[in-house]
Amino acid sequence: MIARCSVDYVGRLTAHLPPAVRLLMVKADGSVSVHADDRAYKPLNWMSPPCRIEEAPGVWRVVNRTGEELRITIEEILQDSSYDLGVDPGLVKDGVEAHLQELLAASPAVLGSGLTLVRREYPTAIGPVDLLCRWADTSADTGTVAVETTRLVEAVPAVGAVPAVGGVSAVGAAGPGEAGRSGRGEAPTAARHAAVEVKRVAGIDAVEQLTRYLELLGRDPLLAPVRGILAAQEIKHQARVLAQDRGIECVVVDYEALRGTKRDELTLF
Amino acid sequence: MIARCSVDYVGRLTAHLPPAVRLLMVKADGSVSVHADDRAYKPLNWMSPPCRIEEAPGVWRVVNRTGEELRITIEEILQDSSYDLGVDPGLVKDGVEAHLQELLAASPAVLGSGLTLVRREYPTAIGPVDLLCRWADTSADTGTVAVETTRLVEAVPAVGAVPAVGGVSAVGAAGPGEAGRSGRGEAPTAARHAAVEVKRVAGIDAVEQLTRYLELLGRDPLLAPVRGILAAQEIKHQARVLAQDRGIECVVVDYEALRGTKRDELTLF
DNA sequence: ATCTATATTTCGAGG
DNA sequence: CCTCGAAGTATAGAT
Repeated sequence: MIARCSVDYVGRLTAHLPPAVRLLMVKADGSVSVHADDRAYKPLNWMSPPCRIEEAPGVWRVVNRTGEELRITIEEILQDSSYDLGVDPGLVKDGVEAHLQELLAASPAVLGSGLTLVRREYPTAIGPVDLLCRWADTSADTGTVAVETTRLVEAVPAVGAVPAVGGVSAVGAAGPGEAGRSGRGEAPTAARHAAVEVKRVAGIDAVEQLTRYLELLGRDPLLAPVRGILAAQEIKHQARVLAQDRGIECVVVDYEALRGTKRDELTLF
Repeated sequence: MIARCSVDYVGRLTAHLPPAVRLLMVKADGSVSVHADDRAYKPLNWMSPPCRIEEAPGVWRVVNRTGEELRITIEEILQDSSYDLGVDPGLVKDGVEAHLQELLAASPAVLGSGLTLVRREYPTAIGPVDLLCRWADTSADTGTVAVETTRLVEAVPAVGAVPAVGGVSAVGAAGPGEAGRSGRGEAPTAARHAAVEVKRVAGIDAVEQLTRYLELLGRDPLLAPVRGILAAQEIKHQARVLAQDRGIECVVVDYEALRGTKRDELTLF
């Protein structure tokens, strides 16, 4: 329906739309959205299902269970039509995080030489880790395909904008920094693991997420030492800084190239 | 337009919609969205502006500057109408985080007795802190209005679902736990501050965010000791647990009541 | 029902 | 232009 209307929303916040001509869309599930003549994605205002429409002459009250209300006052109807679309077969996607995780699970050595998959979605008390890998003590690092790796070679923090944030073991007693370091110099441990967080775009939140997992896994004697690896198609600068500061490795993955590389060249020595 | 169509999107990912009847919305800015008969908010597929439509018989190609493409193959047109809505006067909002921050800045004592505002959006190397406050050493805690406060009275961690995550000073050497404690017992320090994170709904991410600020501010001798206060209209349980474990205070704020309370009763002694 | 993580997030502000 | 954080985020999946 095209109509001149004003809209009031009272719920999680209060919002008001002064009178103007807008498109009103009422769907089969009772949901309502109000659209202006720009922006493809976001409605000006809306009520998500499940909700109920109480239709009075000139006023629509759309309410949901939690007491939120969308009130549409219709001043003038300019167009009105309806059609039953039926159910939609739905969208088929390719290239999201799940797919990236799948590809990396098939070629874990891309993330670091000697890495082998233990399992995807490794369960922990605070949620599943995207990938848990085991690693051999390969001192020499071979080159990688379609991947640019950043490793914490020096122990120097070098936290540009954030001086000394993690300098005093701010990450945690048995945290990833410690775990990462313990792999070198001391007597080799039987278990060596790596927790991998996969993201399309990695922000600071991804580093925090991985840090929480590492705090937990690093204390498990059956797993320790546990390296942290952040693998993403894009890693934000702030995320990279924080990750390096915490001894977490960053790997930028080229999705297209990885998809081309079904087999892992690194294992074909 | 209501039409039987199939849709292909190639861009940040690849997606396909098999043939079905859907609503196609073309807006004045050239943006296009494809809707099914459910969900008020999200289109099945779309192309955001700025973009261009190349219309051929039976096929719409919608492309943008970055090379993303939405291809709509129209098999049958069932309804077609258009209307020029003109520009929309726009939405007026009330009750978002900025508003809450404003109100709390005006009445900081609501967050804890003796608190006074130093400044809003206090700048740090890792971003601005919502509110920075100074606090007097008021041992007696007066009741607050429209607020339910949870304080770390006992030093016991008691981290329900996440055993011992923060138990071994996982928060950081000079972190908030330490800072919070140093205000009691020892010789009083000249500077006493509180970093306040304001959220409408506070999740674990809010606690992490505040923790990062506290790691930084707690090491500043001009500010320390720095308490951490999480102020929100709603605090998720997990966030509350993590906050308490890290010595961060939680304050639930009633927006409506706070808006009514322009003046802060606590300062009227 | 609640919570967590993702999103072609979108959107806006600030550097 | 990019980066970062908020959103009535919405939405899907898991506990």
